[in-house]
Amino acid sequence: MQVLKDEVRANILSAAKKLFYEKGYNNASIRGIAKNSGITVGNVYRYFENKESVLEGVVSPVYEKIMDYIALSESYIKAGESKTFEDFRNEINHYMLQITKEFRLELLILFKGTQGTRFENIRNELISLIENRMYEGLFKRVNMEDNEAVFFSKTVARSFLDSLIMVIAETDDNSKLKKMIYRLNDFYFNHLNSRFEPED
Amino acid sequence: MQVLKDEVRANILSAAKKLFYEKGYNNASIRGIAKNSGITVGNVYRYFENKESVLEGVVSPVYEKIMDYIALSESYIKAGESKTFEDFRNEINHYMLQITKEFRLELLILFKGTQGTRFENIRNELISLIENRMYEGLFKRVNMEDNEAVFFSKTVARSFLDSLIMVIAETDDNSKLKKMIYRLNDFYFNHLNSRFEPED
Amino acid sequence: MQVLKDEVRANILSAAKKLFYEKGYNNASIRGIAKNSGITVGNVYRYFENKESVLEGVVSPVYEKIMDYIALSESYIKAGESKTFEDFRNEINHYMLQITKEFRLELLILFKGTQGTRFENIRNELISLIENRMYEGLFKRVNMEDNEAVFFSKTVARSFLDSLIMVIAETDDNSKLKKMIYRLNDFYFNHLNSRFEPED
Amino acid sequence: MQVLKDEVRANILSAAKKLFYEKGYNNASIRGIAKNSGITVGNVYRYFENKESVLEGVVSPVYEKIMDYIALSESYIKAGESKTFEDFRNEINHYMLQITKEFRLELLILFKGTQGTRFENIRNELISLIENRMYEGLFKRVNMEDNEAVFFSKTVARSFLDSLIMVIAETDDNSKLKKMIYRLNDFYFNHLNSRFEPED
DNA sequence: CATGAATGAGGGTTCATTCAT
DNA sequence: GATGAATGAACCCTCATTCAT
Repeated sequence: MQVLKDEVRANILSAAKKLFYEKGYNNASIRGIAKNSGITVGNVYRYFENKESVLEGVVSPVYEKIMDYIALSESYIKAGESKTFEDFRNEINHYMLQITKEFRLELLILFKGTQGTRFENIRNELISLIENRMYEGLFKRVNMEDNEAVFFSKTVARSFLDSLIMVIAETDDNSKLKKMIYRLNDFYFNHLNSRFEPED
Repeated sequence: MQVLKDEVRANILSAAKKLFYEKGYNNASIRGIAKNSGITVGNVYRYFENKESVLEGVVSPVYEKIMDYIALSESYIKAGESKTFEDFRNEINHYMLQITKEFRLELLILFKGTQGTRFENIRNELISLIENRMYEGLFKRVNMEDNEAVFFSKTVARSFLDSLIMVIAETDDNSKLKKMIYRLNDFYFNHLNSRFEPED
Repeated sequence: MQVLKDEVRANILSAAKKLFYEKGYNNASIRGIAKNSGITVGNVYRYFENKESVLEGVVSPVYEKIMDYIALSESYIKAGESKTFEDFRNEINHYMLQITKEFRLELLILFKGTQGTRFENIRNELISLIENRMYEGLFKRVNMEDNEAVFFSKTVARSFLDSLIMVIAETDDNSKLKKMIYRLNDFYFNHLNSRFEPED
Repeated sequence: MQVLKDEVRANILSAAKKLFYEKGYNNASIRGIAKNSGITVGNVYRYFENKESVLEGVVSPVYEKIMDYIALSESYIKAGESKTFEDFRNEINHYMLQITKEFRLELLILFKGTQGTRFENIRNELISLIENRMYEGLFKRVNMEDNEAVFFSKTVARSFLDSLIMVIAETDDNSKLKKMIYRLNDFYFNHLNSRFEPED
């Protein structure tokens, strides 16, 4: 039975997605991916140059989306269309939700299972974006020294993103997920100023 | 040139610490550790029974401390000495700070690089502890459905702990670190109730 | 140059047979087997799960045959079909001869070179079988104390089996082998009673 | 505490004897021998050139005795003092018993635990001696073709010797041992001629 | 296009032997 | 004389990658 090229490729990616998610990139083997794709080891290499390329195949849709989003978001800034941070976080929440609907596993692999690969970076880039927005939109105005605000923006940005990812990882019901993301936002950003004021 | 036993052991642990931190336990090799220690592979096995023992050598000081802390903290609960959550968080902040002063890298390895080893669940145990305290001391009282509160406690507990770890990972100046930890606590816990109230 | 799978497998088994025979299981190495098979170490593991599996591949045909024989022979006993010892020894001689025709070296490996593996006790099981038959069919009736008879049965059983194996090991001419086995039987069992009577 | 050279040497040999007996030569380690001797690994090499020398040290007393015996026995033959086979077997039984009293473990190591070493041979040499005597004293006269007699002598010689060794290995009570050796002799040699005569 | 056998480098580990102290 | 740390070669085994078919 002749199998169309695209279908084989899709099978490989599907098997790889499953295994990368379950075991992480390093502990998933090409053998296992081939077996789960119903093809042979050698044939994997007709579709992908090497193991890292398979990872790229799995993860690049999300990767591209996120890179696009980052680029778009940065272009806004350069254009001076400075939205409020609230706009921004609505935007990013919305975005992550969209991506999750389509690419839940890929997203989790990208953020949690790519240690030691060149995809480690994307998490940092996204964090960097959020961090800048947080600084400009939130922490610069807060009762805090500037260098602290910078560092704090970074920390909270990471923490916020990781929380998002955690919630996504543990929630497969999308309506529940949406609710939890709202909660997270409330938790992270409501009444921010007053948190850093001296208590009564 | 003959080297004293303790020095060699220290060299091995030092090299292992570096490599475990950079690559994680699984991707660090005994051969690499040996090379970085300036000794041969076989000699590593004079000092450590096997690879997992090397990890243990690196990580067990922190591991023990944290286990002790968890046990102590749980004994308080059983004894009915229910402190406020504020007491608890002061306690854990203090504790993590103490550990960090002595064992910064070790802590990071323990929490991020011990996948697949017997050390991997200490992070979850600590999260579990924090989570319970958060639920009892914070989220149960908040304007939120109970099952949400449970899930949220877990999410925030993880996020808080990871934030702590992140801050620790990136701050080697201890006075700055202390300040950042206060900030984190303000950020995470001040005015919690009002965050979940309907906005004006 | 590509080789057919079965041929490679056969090569491995052949090389392993040679080396296990010459050095015993423990002192034969996978490297050596690979080299003697004209392939690489890694490739051995495409055909056999591990070293013990290679041994199994070499030895299991004989192993199974002997296990079958033991089971069969014991089932006779349980069924109460008590044959004479002479029947029994004709049977076992016949059996060993058959096996030897097909699996001479394998038999020798099984009985002499499997120390520390799961195959090592088949020799003892077979000895145990022979021993019981000898006791019941021969030495119980002889002019000898019972505990001596028990011990002696064991000793002679071993000795007889080892003699068989020795003869097999050194004789590749099957007709000569047959004759020698008859001789062995005469030597071991003819006029048994009179041997233990006080001499004139 | 200063230890005399001879005592250390004796300790090494004693430990080695124990371990070679329990595990065989290959599976006993120099480390283990050193530990059981109460000295260090390196020091073993001041007393013995290498591992095989340690084996030699353990085994050579028996080795020498047996070689002497072989030489003596062969000198008798050359001198034409042809004793009967019965004399010979009394002699060798006596001899083995003597050796066993002093060197039971060493004997068993020599005959069963030296696979792959240069001491494998001694068993064959002793067999060769017995074999010649058996041929001259027994089987040449028996109703058997000559080439058969030759081969048979060898087989029975081995078998007899191994039986002796087995009995020695399993009997630590010397009086019982003596009795069993008599039994063995009866079994092996009494009424030999009649065994090969056509049965009635 | 596809196969899957084969490679080769690397993984953890052991141990006889050497040598600076 | 004695120590025991250190060496280095070998062990079994795995896996990403290649290549003859």
